[in-house]
Amino acid sequence: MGPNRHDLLTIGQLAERSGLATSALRYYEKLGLIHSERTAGGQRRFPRATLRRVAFVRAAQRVGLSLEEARGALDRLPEDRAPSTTDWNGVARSWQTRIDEQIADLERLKAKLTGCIGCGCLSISRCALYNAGDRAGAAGPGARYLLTRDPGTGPEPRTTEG
Amino acid sequence: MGPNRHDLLTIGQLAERSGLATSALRYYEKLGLIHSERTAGGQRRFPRATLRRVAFVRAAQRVGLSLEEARGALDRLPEDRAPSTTDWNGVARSWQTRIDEQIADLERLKAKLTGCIGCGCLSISRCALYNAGDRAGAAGPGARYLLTRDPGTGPEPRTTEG
DNA sequence: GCTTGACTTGAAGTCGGCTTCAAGTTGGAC
DNA sequence: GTCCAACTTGAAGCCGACTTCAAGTCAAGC
Repeated sequence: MGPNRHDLLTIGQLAERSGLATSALRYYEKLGLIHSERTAGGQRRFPRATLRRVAFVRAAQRVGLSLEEARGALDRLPEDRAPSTTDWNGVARSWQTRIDEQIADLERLKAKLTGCIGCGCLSISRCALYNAGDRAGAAGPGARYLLTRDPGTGPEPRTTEG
Repeated sequence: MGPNRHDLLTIGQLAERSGLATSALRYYEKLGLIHSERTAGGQRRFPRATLRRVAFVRAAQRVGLSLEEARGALDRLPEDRAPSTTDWNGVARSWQTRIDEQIADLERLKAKLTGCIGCGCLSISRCALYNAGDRAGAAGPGARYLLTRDPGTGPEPRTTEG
């Protein structure tokens, strides 16, 4: 009961079913997010379970993880079968925490904006946008951490102003 | 009552007060987000109001705008005085809409994850993460649109899968 | 057995938002 | 008048997540 021909997808089929470009899938494989067997001629054949892994990665990205972090999370799930409730529980919970933090961050920003409408704001030294906003979200060196991240998370962005 | 020496900041002072690196401020100026006068020797001197503009830009980024979009929004506010409530109202409202959309998107993702815990999920063809997740948020070509954007917003990311 | 579309590779390009570098200039304190 | 930190410039580099390209190979339908 090993995988037979029906369980194997070409990269094109995987692309179509996952909604990703073949180039992206090749990139994912290079990063070790997914794995393939090869035909005699050297073409990739992906086990069906790869679809699950890809979906997982896309979800991880939506939660704000990098592909590198996604790989870490994937390593905690079984490679070839659907994850058990237990497998999944830990991951999903940590993701929910992240989501909650992101939501909280946005709520805070929203509240600040509301305050600013009330006060005819953006007056220096009084506006919440000036004084607190950056502390909460803009500590990083660029948009690559999305500015929606909470402070102190992830590979510490080197603060370069000196 | 033109600006006297006390109203002008060097780029270093602006950097310190805004929390941005001088290189970032130079970059912002190049993009037309902020403007400076020059000394006889060619050094930049920023009007104090620049602090407001910078704060505005940082807030815009947190709302998910690119610097280019931020420039557009800035153009709708007065350059040298604090914006009036009316000035500010329109901008803040559209931002709140954006924030609300982002929050809604996250809530949806969270609900999906919760569902997945219940169903011992990630089983192909039944899991919400597979079937709906990407439609809602992963239509873009990369993380540069944060994957938290709602579909159909912003400079349309060319869909390249042929 | 031929055709043709799907596949292969590595290298280079893209995007946004900066940072870093090198080499030179300014300006304010002493 | 001298010193040196703070400034100037353009070009190049970096990050993550891919895409694009060129030139060649595979596999499956006729």
